[in-house]
Amino acid sequence: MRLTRTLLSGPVLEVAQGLLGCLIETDEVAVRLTEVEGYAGLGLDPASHAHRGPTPRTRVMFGPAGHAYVYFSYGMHWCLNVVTGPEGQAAAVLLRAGEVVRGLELARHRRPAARSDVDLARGPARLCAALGIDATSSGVDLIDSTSPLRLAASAPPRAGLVSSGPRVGVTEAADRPWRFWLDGEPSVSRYRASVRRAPE
DNA sequence: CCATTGATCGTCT
DNA sequence: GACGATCAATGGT
Repeated sequence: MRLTRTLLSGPVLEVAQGLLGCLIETDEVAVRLTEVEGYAGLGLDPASHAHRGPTPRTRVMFGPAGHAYVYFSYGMHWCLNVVTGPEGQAAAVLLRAGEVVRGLELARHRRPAARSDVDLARGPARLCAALGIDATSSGVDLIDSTSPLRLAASAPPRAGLVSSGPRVGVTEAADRPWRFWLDGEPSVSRYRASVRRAPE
């Protein structure tokens, strides 16, 4: 897909699928995206961080498409979204997994726990670790060629190679099949159905 | 392969 | 004060 701001401002589920196969890259490391999840915005998606309206954390989601929304997860990890959809709607696409296609040595150094190269960016926090992403990346314009973190288009995936299913780890709206991945890619994270904690 | 568990802290109620 | 858009280590099948 062509990565113009206009295109990224389109419907979040279309944008999500279009991002498969694209690159997310720094000057040192590039990752080819194999798995993403769509999150609709304000009032549309109880699983979205933005669904109750803007807060200091989610402010960037309410801005223009094409910017990075980075959040801190479970007290330890960073995860990266691309803001999509019309401005003010706060839709976003979580980048869940990919294949490191440049900067393997540095990615391995940043991911010492990875047992093989396909594990380097298999999972949203692993992808961020491989790229060296932290809070300083939040708000970055991903389609500005001078940014330290950028999206780059690539050849669209062959028809029929995209699958979809429920999102990972969410307890609200768990039935919506808004996770998309490229069939047969070893870097796609293993699916885990979300589990709501049992009442006492 | 699968299931379970501990780590660890920002965010929002 | 409870809860995560997670991961790695561990132990069983």
